Amino acid sequence: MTTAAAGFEQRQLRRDAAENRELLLAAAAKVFAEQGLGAGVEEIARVAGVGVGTLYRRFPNKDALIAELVQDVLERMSALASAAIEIPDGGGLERYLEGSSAYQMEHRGCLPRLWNTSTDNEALVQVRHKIAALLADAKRHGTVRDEITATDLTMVMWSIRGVIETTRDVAPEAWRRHLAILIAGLRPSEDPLGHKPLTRTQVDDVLTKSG
Amino acid sequence: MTTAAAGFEQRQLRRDAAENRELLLAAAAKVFAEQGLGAGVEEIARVAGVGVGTLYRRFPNKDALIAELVQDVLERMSALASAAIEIPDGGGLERYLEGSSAYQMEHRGCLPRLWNTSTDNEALVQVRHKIAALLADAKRHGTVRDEITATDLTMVMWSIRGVIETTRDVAPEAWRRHLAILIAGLRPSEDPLGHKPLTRTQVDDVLTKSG
DNA sequence: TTCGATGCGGAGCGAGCACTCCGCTTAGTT
DNA sequence: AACTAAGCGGAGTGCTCGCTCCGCATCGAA
Repeated sequence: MTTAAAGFEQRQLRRDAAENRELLLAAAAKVFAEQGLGAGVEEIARVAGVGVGTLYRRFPNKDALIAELVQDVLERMSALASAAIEIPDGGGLERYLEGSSAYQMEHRGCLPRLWNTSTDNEALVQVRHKIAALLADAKRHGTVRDEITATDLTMVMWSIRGVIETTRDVAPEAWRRHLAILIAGLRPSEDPLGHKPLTRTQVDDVLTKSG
Repeated sequence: MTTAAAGFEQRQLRRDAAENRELLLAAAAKVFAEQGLGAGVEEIARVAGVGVGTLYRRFPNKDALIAELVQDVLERMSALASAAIEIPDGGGLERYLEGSSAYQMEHRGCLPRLWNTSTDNEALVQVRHKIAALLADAKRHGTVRDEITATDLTMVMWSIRGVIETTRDVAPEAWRRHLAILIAGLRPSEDPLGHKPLTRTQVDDVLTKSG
């Protein structure tokens, strides 16, 4: 773990303590996926079968526990992007967007705030490179117009998040149609978008401010 | 007032009390617009220049105060839609989407939950009729593809909300580019969306469950 | 002017949250 | 087996927030 929480547990843990730590991480992933990041620490400890005291002996606070889970999500996204790159004819980007949306659907509200990592995070840089490659590939095949930038894709994910979080309980598949509309909007077209894209810096500001 | 809070204040109020009631509504609109619906009741009372006790003598609870503001928002949207209908060549729908997005940008997080009204609200029905007319007009002029439904437009608004709430502090104009992408996605195209639209009932369920 | 109904402020209550503290338990070394 | 550093549970703390209560102030009809 090279995340913010690193260094908090430098020394060797006793076997039972190390086991509880893993139980807590697994419980947190499960509870957050089901209830969102608003879930209480008490619930996480209960699911892990330990007391809250144990949770706070292993993690300095709730945010650190969340931060530790970021790495998993980023690696999942990275794998998703890698798989998408294999797809021929510029269809990889769509596959990636669909895959990450589906993941977000299953993991209630986690993705959003979980991106809230230091910008120099290694896995995050990897994901960004892969997405840039997917975008370039899509442009090369003419499935996405030239003026679309990587920051536009970030905005697309924010937008899908809005739909997913709103409709998840009532219409769990609704986001698919919305994604189809978005993808159609990315396609080559004679009339330009007419507004400047976000800069990379602006995206980073959003991510570091609140995810 | 035909909202949920109606009937709470049936008898005639003393002059000072009626005045404070208006002050509270104005203060709530201001504070919610600036800080979102999470703003505390104490803050609203402070801005209105009264105590929290006064707030709770005029409104049964915070939600009722919010509900009372819905009417204003709906009427604003209704006016927006009416003005948009005047626009020629099927451009009215785009104008409406832009206008309601701009309104949402200025009124932090209010629109979303404020829609959470009883489905038979008169003003809401009006707005829906007008949006249906705008959509039909756009289709007639070929600026929007036939398979788009009114529920798709609701989903578009949810999606824009996601972008607005995420980017408002860092890039207040970002939503415009996203809207441009969405509008491009609504345009006629040879390949269909490939997923069913939401039903009206599903939209209502979402609105009544949490907005 | 009088006077009761109405309205007022803001301290205080309870619920829910993240987080801490401490007396008891246990791992694992000697 | 004995011993101690490490770990443990969960009651308790402090904070925020929506909401209530009550002694005092004010309106406005008579």
